[in-house]
Amino acid sequence: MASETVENYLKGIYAIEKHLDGKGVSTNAIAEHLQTKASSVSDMLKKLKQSGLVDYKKYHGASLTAEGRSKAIEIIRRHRLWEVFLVDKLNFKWDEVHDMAEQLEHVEGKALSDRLDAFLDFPRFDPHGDPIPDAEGRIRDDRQKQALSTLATKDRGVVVGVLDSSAPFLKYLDHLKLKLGTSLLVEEVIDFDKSVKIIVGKQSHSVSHQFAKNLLIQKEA
Amino acid sequence: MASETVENYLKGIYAIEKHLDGKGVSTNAIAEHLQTKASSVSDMLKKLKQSGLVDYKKYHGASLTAEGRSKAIEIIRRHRLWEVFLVDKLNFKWDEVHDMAEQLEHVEGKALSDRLDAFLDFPRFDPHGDPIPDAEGRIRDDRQKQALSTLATKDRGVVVGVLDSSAPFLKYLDHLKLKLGTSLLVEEVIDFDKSVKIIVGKQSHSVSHQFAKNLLIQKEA
DNA sequence: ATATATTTTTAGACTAATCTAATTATTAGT
DNA sequence: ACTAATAATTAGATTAGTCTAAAAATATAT
Repeated sequence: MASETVENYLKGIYAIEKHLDGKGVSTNAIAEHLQTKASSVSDMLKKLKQSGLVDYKKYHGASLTAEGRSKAIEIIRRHRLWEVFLVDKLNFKWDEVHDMAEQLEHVEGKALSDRLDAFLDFPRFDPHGDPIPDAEGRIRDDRQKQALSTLATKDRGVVVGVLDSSAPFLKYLDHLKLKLGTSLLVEEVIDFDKSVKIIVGKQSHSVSHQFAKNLLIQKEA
Repeated sequence: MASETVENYLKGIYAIEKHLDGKGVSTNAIAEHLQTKASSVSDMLKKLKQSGLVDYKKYHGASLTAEGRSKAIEIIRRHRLWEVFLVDKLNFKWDEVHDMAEQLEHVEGKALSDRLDAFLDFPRFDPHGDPIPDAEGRIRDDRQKQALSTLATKDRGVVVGVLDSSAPFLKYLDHLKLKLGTSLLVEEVIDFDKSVKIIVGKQSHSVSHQFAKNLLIQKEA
């Protein structure tokens, strides 16, 4: 009976943990991620510890327990499956699905996500290129992905994901005719501001370093 | 921004209103329907009136305003569409979908229900035979349905709906090989206890009056 | 190592929705 | 019309989650 709020905390802590290695997630980081106040987070961490979902020592941050992590992964699984459904079956665009998936992910029922998974033919990635955990919570993602900003002049690669899935960024990608699977060539990396000239199809575009940091590429040999 | 709770109140009041004609729905009736206490209902009715969703005079019951009714119908639309999805696409059985639909119905987004509707090919009835309101909230159900309990000996008809969609009742129907569209013949109505002998396919069954009151039939000429 | 800055926690209040118990209105029976 | 029964409302408490402001702990800088 995890409440929606609890689920959002678990998901948030999981997301922050991924970027850190090992150590506890700070109260402030959680507060910022969830757009709430540190005091609320402190309160909630006490409860989550009580429920055995996080390890938590006052003033020393929190980390998910095995149970907490498993719940977080199930929510991420649901979120990404629903996104696939919304895009592939209901024909929404990839910049339109986040808010709906954010609600759908809280609908309970293990059978529901498993059957949805089967109905969608066990997709491995969601519309933004993020890997979808399988029914046992395993996340298998063996792609060698790296930010466009880490490529060098003349490197060639394929778009495999984004680090920013906000609507503005995704719409800009659409504008540049960039989607998952699109090939591109790095024509030039400008030393001055680290902006990148890329060639997509027959078009050449100059994109900012900020942009390049958020686009994930699988480099071609 | 109607909360889930508010949506459930509107749906509940709508359901009760249908059985009554015209007059206000009583506090107690709502409390019973929503499995809550009359005092909670009193509180909530004040708020719903405040929001313009119900007309309400203390001690004299409540009724939906046009806006409240429209919201209620949208929720019923979502509920029934999701039920179709769960049964037709995810292969759940008709006795398994209620709780999931109960959660899914609260997911917001007019585009969501409309696209789901299209994806399902604009179904007119849900898996229990209840009509699905269209995108404009119109409920078109021109079937001449009546409870099995109102049929007479030798009457013939087709199952078109249920008044009780609880899992036990639906499972019993499965057991009797009765589903939407199944033809049956009333072999005999027992005067003593109003139980009904029906013939389904080659099988003859005796069902209680209680049962017969909950099965909706379209009589054949 | 100590003062300062930062982070985190606590204390106390607020909101939405609920409950129980007590009170007040309405309805029904004679 | 008056009393008894029923139904509905209010009063006051409770819970989950949040907030602000104040206090306490930890981290940083010289």
